[in-house]
Amino acid sequence: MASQAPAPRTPLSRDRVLRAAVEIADADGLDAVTMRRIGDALGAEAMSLYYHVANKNDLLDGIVDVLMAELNEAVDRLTVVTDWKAAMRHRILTARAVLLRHPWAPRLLESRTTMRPAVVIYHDRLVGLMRSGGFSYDLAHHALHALGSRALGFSQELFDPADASPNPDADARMLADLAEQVPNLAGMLAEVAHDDPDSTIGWCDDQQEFEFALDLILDGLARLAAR
Amino acid sequence: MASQAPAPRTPLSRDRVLRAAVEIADADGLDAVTMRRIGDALGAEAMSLYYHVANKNDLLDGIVDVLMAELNEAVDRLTVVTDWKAAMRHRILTARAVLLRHPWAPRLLESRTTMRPAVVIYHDRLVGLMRSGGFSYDLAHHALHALGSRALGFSQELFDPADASPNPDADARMLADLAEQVPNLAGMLAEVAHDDPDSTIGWCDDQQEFEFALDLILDGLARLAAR
DNA sequence: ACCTGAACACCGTTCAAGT
DNA sequence: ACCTGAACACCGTTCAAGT
Repeated sequence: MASQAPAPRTPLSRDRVLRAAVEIADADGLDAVTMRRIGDALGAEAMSLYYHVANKNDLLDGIVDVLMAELNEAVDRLTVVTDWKAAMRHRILTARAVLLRHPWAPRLLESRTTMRPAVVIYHDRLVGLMRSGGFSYDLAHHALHALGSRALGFSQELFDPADASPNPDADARMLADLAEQVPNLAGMLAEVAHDDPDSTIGWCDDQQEFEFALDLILDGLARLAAR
Repeated sequence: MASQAPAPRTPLSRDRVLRAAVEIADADGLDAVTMRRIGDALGAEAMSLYYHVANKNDLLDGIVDVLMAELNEAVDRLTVVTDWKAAMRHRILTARAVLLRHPWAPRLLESRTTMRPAVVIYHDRLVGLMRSGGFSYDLAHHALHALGSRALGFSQELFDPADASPNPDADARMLADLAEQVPNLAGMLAEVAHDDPDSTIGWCDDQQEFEFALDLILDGLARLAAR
């Protein structure tokens, strides 16, 4: 029990700032990442961060860099597969696994409009796989757009009637009230809820849906590439 | 030149508040939509808004409602087509045309997790079209997930090397610096930039890319539905 | 070179008070 | 019933000042 003061002996650095920010995001979400909170976590004042980070925007870009470093490291560890389609699938599902550890990542990636080198590099490898599969540059270009955020392993669900809601009860009630106005959805939900007992998260298994959509797109691309 | 004071004779209402908010978003983007700014636009104090709107969250939900009303009105005006695929395509591209008038809409729709009735209704009609095309409820469900935000007419481009960037020069420079690290992308960009002279926005015509991806998915679904 | 304290402009939001 | 003024907690950010 020596008098171990919590003095921040170790000096600040851009790296320490970014890692603290990621930890806060993992723990309490993206909105909890404020300059003052990061300062607290590092035993420093919020204003001190500005010596290592230009501003909040630069901080967020830095968080993307940390995230993408982890992601690129994971996908680069994958063993090489000769089949381009299997390789892309594996790569993208691995990226998804990384993102699932950082639930804030999709929102952050979507909000950033600046191109970070690590994001560019990730996509370069995908293009490389497609080229090895005989894709023209033009088709590979179309493919990147068609995949969109799915290339990185996530898809924003605008209409995920069950999972995405913070208040499923209210949603279910609203849907019941709307039932006669939305006969098709009402019918669909009744049956899908019934027919999908092995789904892990209610009647909407995200992982399953993600893979369905991914395979739909990859199969479509394969058909085009074969022409 | 009578003394026409700018007195806000017309009382406030939820509807007036929401319409003012949409106008501000159209003019200056979503971040410009603050309680104080809306108050200004209506000749009232920011605090007065709280009588017609529960809080900022409720305000944003209301903006979604206004937007979706405009969108649903546009798609409901469409003439009926018997072919489910053509009908869905037409509907979705019409929705996209509405969203293009409100560039802030994708960001807002993505950020909302609560289900708004108008969004539910929009998707119900899509399910109806698929059912008319012989889709099982299960396939229609998969289809909604596969379309994701594309069902509403937009796709978030995480990696849109040209258009999405507020600073294309910086991006191009970064890409040049990265060139040897990203040989596949460098090659792709060189060729795509060359091969696509009729593209309206640089070498990445969003509309073209959107339609490519949409057709890829719809064709894939048609193939599955035919089995 | 690195960090801090005080201060500023801007948020959303409350609450008691006005008409 | 509808609107306002003053105030609060919280942002990002500046700048002169400390070591």
